[in-house]
Amino acid sequence: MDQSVNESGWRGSQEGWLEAAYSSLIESGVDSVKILPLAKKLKLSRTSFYWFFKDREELLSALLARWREKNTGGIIKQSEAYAESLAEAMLNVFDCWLNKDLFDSQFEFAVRSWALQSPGILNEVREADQTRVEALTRMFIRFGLEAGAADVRARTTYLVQIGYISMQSQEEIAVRMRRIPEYIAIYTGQIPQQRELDRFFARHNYKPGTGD
Amino acid sequence: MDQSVNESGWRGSQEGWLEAAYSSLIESGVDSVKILPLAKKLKLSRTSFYWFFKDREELLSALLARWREKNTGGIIKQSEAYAESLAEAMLNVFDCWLNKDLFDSQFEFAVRSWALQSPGILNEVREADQTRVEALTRMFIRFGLEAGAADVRARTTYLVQIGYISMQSQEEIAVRMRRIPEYIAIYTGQIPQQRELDRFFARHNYKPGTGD
DNA sequence: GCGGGAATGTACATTAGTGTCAATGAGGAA
DNA sequence: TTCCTCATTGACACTAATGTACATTCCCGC
Repeated sequence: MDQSVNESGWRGSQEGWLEAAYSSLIESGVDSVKILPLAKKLKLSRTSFYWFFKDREELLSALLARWREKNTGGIIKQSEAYAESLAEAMLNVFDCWLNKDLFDSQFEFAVRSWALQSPGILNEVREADQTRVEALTRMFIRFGLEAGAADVRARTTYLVQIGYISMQSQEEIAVRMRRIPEYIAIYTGQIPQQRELDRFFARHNYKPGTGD
Repeated sequence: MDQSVNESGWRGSQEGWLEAAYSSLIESGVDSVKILPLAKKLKLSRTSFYWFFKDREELLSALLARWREKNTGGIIKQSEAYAESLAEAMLNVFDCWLNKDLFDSQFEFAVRSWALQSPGILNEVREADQTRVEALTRMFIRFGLEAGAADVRARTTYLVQIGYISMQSQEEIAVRMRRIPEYIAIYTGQIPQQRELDRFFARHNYKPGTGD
């Protein structure tokens, strides 16, 4: 439970500072990622930070690298996953929105907010957006959609999720799950088959009707 | 052109500081809304700020009040506007995304980012979201959708826009306009009629084919 | 048991911001 | 002209942050 001591017995480490920076970022935005407060949280002397990082800039770069590596991969992976129908493919993508290992929404929102005050970050975000939308577009094309329609549908799918993130909504899983068939219908124009939904619910440990 | 002198001959005023705070907010986020930098921009002594506002907090409240009053009204107004079909009603709502008088996207994004670091702001944002989605849901119901479907479609419509805002995308008007019929089809399940589109394009001074 | 690098801490200099106060200035009304 | 109010200012005291220099401690391999 005590984050200030890790398995090696060190109180601090590159990872420790980075982890603390990460929590601070997702909880309160970039401007809260400051060395003094982090030091307090870690119960470390502020200056020991400089052993691991040249300066605050370097910490922020590390944070951004973490985001860059983590959040785009999930979408690409899921958009390319095996599926027998477009509805099933879409459900694969939906895994991202429910599984923190595939996509970290809070991290995503924090980085996007950060972009507001830094042109460099804004560029990174735009690049990520493009890469992700392209991956989704390829998915629609794979299932026979014409390029224009695929593009708009890819955008819709992606934008809804980005919008959802920006709403910082905290809906219960049950509510979100109940809406899923409807969303699939809107995005794909197809009604998902029951067995496809069942497979999806199962892998997210959701049992319809139990409210869990 | 010189923002530091207004019609009354004053160099500063409540409005002047608020306006400066607004630009700073939308350009670089709340944390950039600081008295010292604003004073520099206005070419005023920092301390003269305190004649108009008790402190920085009061300035931020004023900023939030401005957002609260401006941005929710447009959506409600447009969602209630006269329309003969769902597609036409949807196009009315789309006016918001193209007309800064009805909805200020940059302001919206800045406030949402602000919410990350302030629970009070987060509450305000959530309330606004709910109000807006409810207005859109009523619109879908007005055109005969069943409550559940209306809710999901209202959310989709709204979320796409919030997502769009969060992408801080700067697509050309022509590109956005070209995608509109497709979006309408996705949201409403209806193909908009040509005369409906023509009316929409006309009121946004868009001439299809000219790229303008 | 000891030498050296990993890790931490103390002290200092600097910067950017906050808010208070008391002293003005400038312009219109009486 | 004089006065009053609106508006502005510089000087002051304070806080939170940054980064640097240097001394110290801890632990591991030899």
